[in-house]
Amino acid sequence: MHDILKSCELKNTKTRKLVLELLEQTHIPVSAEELYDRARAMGASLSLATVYRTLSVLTERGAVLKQSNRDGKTYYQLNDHHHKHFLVCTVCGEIVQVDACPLCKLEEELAKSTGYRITGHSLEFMGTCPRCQKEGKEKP
Amino acid sequence: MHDILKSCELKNTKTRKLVLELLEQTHIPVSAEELYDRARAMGASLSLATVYRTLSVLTERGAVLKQSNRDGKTYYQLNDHHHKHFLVCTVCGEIVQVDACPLCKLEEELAKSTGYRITGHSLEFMGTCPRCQKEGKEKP
DNA sequence: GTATCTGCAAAAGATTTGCAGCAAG
DNA sequence: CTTGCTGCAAATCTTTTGCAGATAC
Repeated sequence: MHDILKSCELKNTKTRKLVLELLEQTHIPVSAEELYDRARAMGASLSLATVYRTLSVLTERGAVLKQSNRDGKTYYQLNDHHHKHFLVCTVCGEIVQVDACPLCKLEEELAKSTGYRITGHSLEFMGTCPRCQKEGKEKP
Repeated sequence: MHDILKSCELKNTKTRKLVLELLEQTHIPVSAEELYDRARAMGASLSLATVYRTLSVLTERGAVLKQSNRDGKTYYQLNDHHHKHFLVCTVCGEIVQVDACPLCKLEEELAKSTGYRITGHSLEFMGTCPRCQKEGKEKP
């Protein structure tokens, strides 16, 4: 995580190291506020604004990916190569992990055809979970 | 679009028909405010709150997909089977369309393994467009 | 006629920003 | 030292909500 900051040309501060550490520990995308709360719970002293600023610059530099298709919040995850995708119930919000990412090949092709340097992607499936289907909250 | 409302068990009002019409016309995802502005430009009388409410219920019922990985806004598109995905420059915001969606097969598998009824997915690629690469605004 | 829908204005959230002080290289 | 980073509080911006009147069926 030291190296991530270096490769992003960012100064190596306590807050940033902590944010990166927390991002490494988590296995699903987290919101800025969740990161802030966890950092606080560990006794760290930092402000929510800084968490946002840190996530923002890391996203710009490609070290972090963001997603916000669920509720109103934005969720962040490290842009490593073990990233995961999710299937979200649009009724109750339950989340299931998807263990496949068929996109790496497509990314290469895209890079060739568009000239973009592709830094990541965001993929999320929407649906209705079995329980919500039973409870008939959805309109098929 | 008449039929969409019917199949969603929604009343067939002017505003909803207009929102669906505008969604059908556009070829890229649009924000609630863009829809509102376009409707207003056409002389329609409606409120932004209603646009949000309409999009919200259509999303719940699976007729519309939403995405919000770009700026702070949420973008909506019809959940038809000709849907498109996009490649977004994280520096300047330029958008390119991706003419492939390798996900339909994966969706079927997911539905089987999770029991979810899958209503859609949201996929977006992030990268740096050729111009921004040249201008060196990115930190590789 | 009744349940649903809409407009308006106000509220609620999430995220951003200005500025003054602090810290890393 | 100098540039970049942070905290705080205020501002901004998008989205949601309560309520009273209007509309679809």
